Amino acid sequence: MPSIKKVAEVAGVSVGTVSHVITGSVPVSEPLRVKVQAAIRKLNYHPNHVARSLKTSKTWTLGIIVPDLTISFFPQVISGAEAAARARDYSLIAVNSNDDGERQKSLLSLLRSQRVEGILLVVAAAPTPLNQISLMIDAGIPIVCLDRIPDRVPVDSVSVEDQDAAQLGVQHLIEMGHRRIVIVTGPLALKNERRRVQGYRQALQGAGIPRDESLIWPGNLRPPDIAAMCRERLSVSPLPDAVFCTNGPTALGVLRAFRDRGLSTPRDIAFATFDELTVDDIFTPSITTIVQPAFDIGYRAAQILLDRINGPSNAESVTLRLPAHLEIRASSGRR
Amino acid sequence: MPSIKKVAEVAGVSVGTVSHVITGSVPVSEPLRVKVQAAIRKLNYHPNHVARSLKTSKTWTLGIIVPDLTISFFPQVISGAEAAARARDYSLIAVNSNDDGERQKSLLSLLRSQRVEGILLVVAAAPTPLNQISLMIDAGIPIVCLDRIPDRVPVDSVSVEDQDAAQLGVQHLIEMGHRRIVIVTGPLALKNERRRVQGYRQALQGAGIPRDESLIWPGNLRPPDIAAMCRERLSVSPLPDAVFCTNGPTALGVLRAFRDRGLSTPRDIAFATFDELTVDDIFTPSITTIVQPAFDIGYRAAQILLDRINGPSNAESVTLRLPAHLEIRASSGRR
DNA sequence: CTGTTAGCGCCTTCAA
DNA sequence: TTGAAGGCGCTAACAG
Repeated sequence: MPSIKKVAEVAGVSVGTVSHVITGSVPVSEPLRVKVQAAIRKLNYHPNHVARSLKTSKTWTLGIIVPDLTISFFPQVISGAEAAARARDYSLIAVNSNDDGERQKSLLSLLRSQRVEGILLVVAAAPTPLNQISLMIDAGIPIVCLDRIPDRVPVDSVSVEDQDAAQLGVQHLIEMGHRRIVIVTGPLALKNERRRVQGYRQALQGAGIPRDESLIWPGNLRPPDIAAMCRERLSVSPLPDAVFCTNGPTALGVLRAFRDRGLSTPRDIAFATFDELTVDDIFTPSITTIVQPAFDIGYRAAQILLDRINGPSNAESVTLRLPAHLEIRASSGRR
Repeated sequence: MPSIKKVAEVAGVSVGTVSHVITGSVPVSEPLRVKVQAAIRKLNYHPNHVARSLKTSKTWTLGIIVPDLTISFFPQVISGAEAAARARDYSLIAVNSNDDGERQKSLLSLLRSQRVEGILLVVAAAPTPLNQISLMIDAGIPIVCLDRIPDRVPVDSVSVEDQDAAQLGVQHLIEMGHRRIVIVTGPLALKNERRRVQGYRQALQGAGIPRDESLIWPGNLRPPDIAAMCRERLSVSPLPDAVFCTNGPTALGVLRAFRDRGLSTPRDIAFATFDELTVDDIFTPSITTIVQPAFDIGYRAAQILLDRINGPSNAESVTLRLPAHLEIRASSGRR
């Protein structure tokens, strides 16, 4: 792999001149520039970003950590983030934490060692030590949290209008004639999960349905655990009329429990959820879904991150909420 | 961001010793090691991979280029590749080409500048100049092609048992009573697309259905273009009994044409395809699908790549084919 | 075992 | 406008 030195040699100029041609930071006379470019082509030279980064301490790279690449929501987020990054000449390195707190920690460390200039983070299911995030930010590596917003950490965040969106979904279930509606959630330590529960409550209240805390089933975002919990709770009658999930992994768990219990939607029980699921799971009837603007969430988050990277570090933390919409399909129907 | 020098200073040792502690390449006495580790923790030191890479010319990084992150097949591939990479302490940087040949070219250049040690490539729809690939390989950056296998380039590749899989799908359609079966494909310049057509032919032949070349509709992998083509061809009667697609983007295009023409599956026309689609598209009836082992494809491809990186460069090129299976759902049913 | 030192490839003053 | 030289942070000899 040729270096700048080789290029200089072939072009018959100094390395400085070659560098000037490449960066364009210093004017170079026409004839020399032509010679240099010829040499570059001839050698098929590609500037070594590693060396450049070391010198300039600019890596032009962002990191994004998501819990799972196979829940269609996250790849879409990544797409959006990548688009925003690219628009500003940044690259994106995407890694997944498998919703494992330890792994998230080591990934943060890895990204830091790679000297990414900022990180987009969807926190792992496990309780994220708050200071994992604060430490990074203090070290000068800005972080923007997406989708799942940790509590009590003053960090930039982008998510959906959680409360409105949940309310929308639950209202729809109510309109379809369901009254005993279970909500299965992620950890209530996450701000946005709590807001979604809030939306659920509001919908019930608006319909004059009395509150029943036993219908709120908090989970840990791990499909197998969720499935186990639901299998158990769904084995005692009477069944609820409907189940509403606040996120994709949870929905996956619930649907598995339905399958294991031989329940079909909407015949035996109605169903609606946040987030599209991949089709390669078990359900045949199409699923009523709250669709988040996943691409935009990624896009906007990356923009905020880039602004912070290239702006003052003392700016107020930004909280952005985007609207979601309801996609009505079969699973939520009347029985 | 503290450097190794700072750590040495705080620990009261030389930079060499710190380096030895970190890399473990040279034994260090207990007391010094403890002091160094304390200093590392105290400073929250993270080794600068950029500098390390410059020195060692090992980046421990792989690149993967896919045409689209929102077709669920690709994120799964990426997941697999990431898992295999991580198992060998490699990171993966994932970028998408939007199926744009130019962009693919610049991404290859980018990855090369980033000094990734190898590249997993799903070639873009546009005709990939063969030498784009050969040039990289000649420059010592191994490439493994996934899913779409370009013609006449001796390159490692991992894909599915294309012919068998296609045959399986078409046989199923035949068993469901369909005889005039259209196959919509990607560019036939891709080896595996041709093999899929081959499987289609074989299935027809096995059923004694006469060959009709006008039922083979090659496309360019771009959903909008495919949709336009199908809208046109599906407006002349008689309609075919069924449509079979050789890949996800194509299927998306075909389904849009169905929608635009008011055709529903399987009532008006039966349908089956390679690749799961995301649910956020237009179809309500579930879709019969040839499911590729996407995760495994990524995983195995990364393994092959890593073997090549760390092995002799003159080895024979590897061609790996994994079996796919048929997931029968509603869209392929009898009318 | 521990310390010293020479670069890895590049950019960026600074002089000429 | 061009060239020379220092140094980014680290590792890997090598010398002590």
